[in-house]
Amino acid sequence: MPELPTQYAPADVETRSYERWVSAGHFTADPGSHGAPFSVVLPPPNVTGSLHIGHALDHSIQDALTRRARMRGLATLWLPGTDHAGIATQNVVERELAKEGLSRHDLGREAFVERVWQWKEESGGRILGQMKKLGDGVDWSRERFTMDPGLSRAVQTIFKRLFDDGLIYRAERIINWCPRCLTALSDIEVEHSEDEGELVSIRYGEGDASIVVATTRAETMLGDVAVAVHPGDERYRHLIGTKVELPLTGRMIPIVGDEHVDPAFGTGAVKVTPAHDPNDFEIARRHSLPSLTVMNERGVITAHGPFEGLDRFEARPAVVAALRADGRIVAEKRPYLHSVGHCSRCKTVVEPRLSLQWFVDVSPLAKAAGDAVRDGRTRIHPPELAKRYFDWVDDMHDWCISRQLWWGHRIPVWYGPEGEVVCVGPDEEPPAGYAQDPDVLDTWFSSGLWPFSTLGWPEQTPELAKFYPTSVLVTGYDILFFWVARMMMFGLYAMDGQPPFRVVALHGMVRDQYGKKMSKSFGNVVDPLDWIERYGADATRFTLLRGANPGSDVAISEEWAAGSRNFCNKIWNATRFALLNGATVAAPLPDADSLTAADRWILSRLATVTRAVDAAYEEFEFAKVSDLLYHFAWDEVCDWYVELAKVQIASGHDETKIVLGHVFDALLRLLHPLTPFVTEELWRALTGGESIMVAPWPGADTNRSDTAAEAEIAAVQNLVTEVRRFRSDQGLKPGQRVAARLSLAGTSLASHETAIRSLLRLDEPAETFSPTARLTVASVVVELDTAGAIDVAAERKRLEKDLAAARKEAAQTQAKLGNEQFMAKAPDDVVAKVRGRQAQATADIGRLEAQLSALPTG
RNA sequence: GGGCGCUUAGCUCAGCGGUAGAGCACUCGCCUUACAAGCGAGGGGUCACUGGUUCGAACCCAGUAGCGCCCA
Repeated sequence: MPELPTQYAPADVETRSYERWVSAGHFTADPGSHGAPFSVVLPPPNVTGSLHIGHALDHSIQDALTRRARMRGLATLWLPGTDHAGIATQNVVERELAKEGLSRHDLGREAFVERVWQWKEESGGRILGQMKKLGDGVDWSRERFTMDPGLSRAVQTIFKRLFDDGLIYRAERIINWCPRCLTALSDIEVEHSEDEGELVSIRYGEGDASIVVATTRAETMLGDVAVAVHPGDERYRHLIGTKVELPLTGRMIPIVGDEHVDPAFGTGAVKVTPAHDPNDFEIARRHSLPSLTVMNERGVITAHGPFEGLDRFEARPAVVAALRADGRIVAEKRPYLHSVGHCSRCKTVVEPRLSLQWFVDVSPLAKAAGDAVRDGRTRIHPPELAKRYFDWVDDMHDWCISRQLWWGHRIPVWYGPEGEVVCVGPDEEPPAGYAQDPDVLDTWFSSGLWPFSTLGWPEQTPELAKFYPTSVLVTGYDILFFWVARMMMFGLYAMDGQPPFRVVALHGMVRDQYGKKMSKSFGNVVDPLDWIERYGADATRFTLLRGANPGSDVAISEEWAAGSRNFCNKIWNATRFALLNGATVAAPLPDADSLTAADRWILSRLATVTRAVDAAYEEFEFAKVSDLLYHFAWDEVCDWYVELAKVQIASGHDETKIVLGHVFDALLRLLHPLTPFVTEELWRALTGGESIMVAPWPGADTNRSDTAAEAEIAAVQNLVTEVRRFRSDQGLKPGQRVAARLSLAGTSLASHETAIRSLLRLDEPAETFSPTARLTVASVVVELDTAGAIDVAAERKRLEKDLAAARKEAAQTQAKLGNEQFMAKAPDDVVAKVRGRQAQATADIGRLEAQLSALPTG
């Protein structure tokens, strides 16, 4: 047996264990296994990314679930991988090129894509290595990347299928455009924030025929083609059908009546800029108005005139100034707080832009995605969050999937010389002379296939047959509609109505110790790798899991990480104690009748805790799992059982060594999914086994439930705690031995005298024993020779405090028992309980009063 | 503007009809032979507010206030 140091040193253990697990193939799934399947796909991190604390939480949960599933004998798969992150990755490589003074256009498409692949091979997926430090038990043999050949084939297959079903179409629409990334974005890639801008009211036309409109984007007036008012608006009804002059341009534009204009908002009149605003685009469509594009893809004004060539943000004040000079400005509000969309990748202000793009008609797909949750084929956990999901899928806009990028899956559509459009499937050849669409697909299009493309779809692989639908998807509630809804749509569509997961288990965001969001600018970001280095991977994981209640945010701090490290160290030393004291796991557990009450008590508690842990896992209550095991391990096993076991072992009760071994074996296995490294190291030392990973998950042995033993040990704990309190109040040093006489005969505590004396450092009374203090706990009288004067004041204070509490309790219970309504309506067990409390309080009052009056006066 | 959630000890959170809990922080005493990353003892809360239901409310209902998140 190796000597264990007195402190747990995580760094020594972690790398060694992880490598052993991988080389032993413990993480490798076997689709041929007879066990019931348990499968999880890792939400693929961005290939450019590195491990942040949110990943650490997400992964800790998945690792806990899959480690436990393996121990339970299930055929377990946890599949890792990364996504190609179109915009982000292209940006990274473009920045590299910029350092060389090059743009992607200098290289050309083919060379650029080659360069991105090169970057990916050399620098991408750093996070995968970092996951190993956290202990993620993923099946590395099945690692996937969204641009792998197989996954690309899946993309092309589903595109073709959707296209043929008429669910993919190309249309000219207003889309979100990033003038920096030079690509379309989907709605969910736009982040809205309340920003300071301006609201300018502009008078169009002259005299009675004039009308005032307000805008936050004055420069877009150059592209106005109409003014719209509500048809029922008395103020403007007479103007509908007339024309006004658009300032600065001299163009005459019509005033139209449109039901969608809100007469109560602003002046009740809105300018209509169809090429640069989605609502205006709709108005224009209803009134057959033309679209006038006045800005290019970089946000530069292209309208002929003095503003041509100005950036949109330069053009805005210039246009306002010109309007002011022309006497057109009626009102200006500045700053004006309003919602502004930003590119989620580069934070540039998004510009609505009219362009020809590819879309998915989501209506049938989104309905199916909603129905799968409504009818319970997929369960969202916690259920409160299902409403958010429904709100999203039941009102989803068509999804813009084309991106004007080079890095990604190129749209498999080819155009013929006469404008023919052909969608090309995986094994098909485009007709000669046709040219492929230059755009690529949204990254979410391929990550939406993740739960089945990674298992080999569209091929009918053993993996797909065994592991789809996956058991649970673990992710943050923030991407419930981003990504979960997309996987649901595609999974149901591709897999004949089988949803991609049985359960979606949502967790929250990781926050700092004050519940504040972590942000670089605020400086409160925790780097999980830093914690792993300083506190260990287990402590990092345990800190996160201990705060993880379903769907709610997790607050963490340095102190808590230290606390978790301390817990790991506690387990370490407790197991060391067991080892040093001959704990054995080889022998069968003795029958109850050859065990002490302490042995039977801890086995009873183990059964209860094991069952509670299982129940908590079913509800993804990781905080509860962690808390249960923390308190069982520390407060019961370490603080009491180990102390009692010392006495029993010293007295030659060898069965205790078996119980000790049994309890630690089970405890380590229960803890393993949460803290894999320290438990592996200890379990190997304790049992000599190969790996705790392949040890069975402990069953709750309810045959060992023993309420009598629990009551007996509770009485011991009560007595010991009371006497310790007395000792503490009297200023007796913990180590100081005191002679005492205990009246245990005839009580259930009689057999525990040795243990009680040991825990309390009480010596047997000598011939000359002369007690200086006397206290009673329940029915036990303890007389002590404190070898000095008793601190009467301290003792009186103590007793008076207890007496006050007992009197209060007596009064409260008496009030209840004297209440006829209560006696008539409260259930019997509640009444009995109150009676019990009443009796206890009355007895305590008598005892305490007696002790008080026995105190020497003065 | 619409929707959802939260408000319990100094901080972060459990508890969700029958004696207010945990971790950390705090106070006091201890190197007691597994562990000072520790041991023992202790202090600390009109459970946001106002009404209602109930024998009984932190918990259920209604309203108020404050905070947060999502969507528009």
